[in-house]
Amino acid sequence: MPELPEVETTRLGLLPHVVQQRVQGVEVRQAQLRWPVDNEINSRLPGQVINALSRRGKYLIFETQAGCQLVHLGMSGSLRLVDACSPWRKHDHLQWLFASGQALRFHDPRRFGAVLWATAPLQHKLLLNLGPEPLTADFSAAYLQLRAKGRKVPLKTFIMNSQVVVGVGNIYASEALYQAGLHPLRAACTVTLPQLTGLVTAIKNVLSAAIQQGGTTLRDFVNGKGDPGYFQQQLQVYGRDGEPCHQCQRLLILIKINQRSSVFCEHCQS
DNA sequence: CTACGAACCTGCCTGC
DNA sequence: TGCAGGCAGGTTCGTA
Repeated sequence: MPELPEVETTRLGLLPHVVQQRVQGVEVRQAQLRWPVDNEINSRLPGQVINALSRRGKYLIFETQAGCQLVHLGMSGSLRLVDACSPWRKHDHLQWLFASGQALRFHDPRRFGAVLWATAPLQHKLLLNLGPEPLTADFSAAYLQLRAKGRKVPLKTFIMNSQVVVGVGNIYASEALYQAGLHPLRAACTVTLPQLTGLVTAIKNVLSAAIQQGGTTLRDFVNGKGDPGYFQQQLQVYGRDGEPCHQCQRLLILIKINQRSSVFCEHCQS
C-alpha cells in the first residue's frame, strides 16, 4: 500500500492528534509482524510524551525522551485514530492509548509492517544506509549519475532501490519513468545526465503531486482519519496496461521487472 | 560489488 | 459453490 506519499499523508494527518500527547498504555495483540514488535514498545513507551512525529523514507518516527518508536507500514499497513472504546477490527495488531481518550491503531492484513524501538533512529540498522530523501536538494541528477556508474540494473529497479533514493515504490517509479520518457529496462549506467535531470524532476513532481492529493488509494489506503487519497485519478500508466497512452494513443505494455508489474509506453519511453 | 530469487503474510479476483 | 492459481502499494536475506 504505502509509498512515500502515503506515509507522508499518514504523518500529516496524525501530527496534530499525536504530538504533545502522552502515551497512557500500549496493547499488542499480534506481535508477529515482519519482525517481532520490540519489547521496549511495552516497557519504555508507556508514560512517554510524543515530542515529534517525523519520517525517514517510509519509516515513521515517534520521538520521545526515552527513545523513538519506528513504524513501517509494509505493503498493507495503516495507522488510524479511533475512539479508545471502538471495537477492534480484524488485523488490528497494536493500539496506543492517549490521554485524550483517542487511540492509535496499527492495522496490517499482510503483516509485512514493523514496529521497532531505537534510541538513535537514524543510526538504526534499517535506516543507516538509506539514500537521500527525494524531495530534498540532495537528490539531484549529479548524485544519481554518481550512483548509476557501472550499474546495469534496469532503471526502474535502480530508482526503487532505497539505498539509491528512498520512497519510490512500484506505482511512482512507473509514473516517473513515463513522465521522463525513459524505458524501465534501460540499464541505469546508460542514462545521460540530461535524462537523469528529467528523471529527478519527474520523481519530485510525481511525489509532490501525490502528497497534495493525499496519496493513492487502490484498495484500502486511508490516512490517520480514515480518508482515502485521490492521486489514483491522475495515474498515467500504473494499472492502465492495455489502455491507450495519453500522449500517443498506442496501447500501454505490461512486463515484469523483478517480479513487479511495470506498465509503460514502448513509443514514448526509450 | 552486482544481480537474482525466495521469503515474510493475507485477501481478492479469475477461471475451471 | 469450491478450489487452485496468480496477483497485490515493500524490503531483507541468501545465493551465484
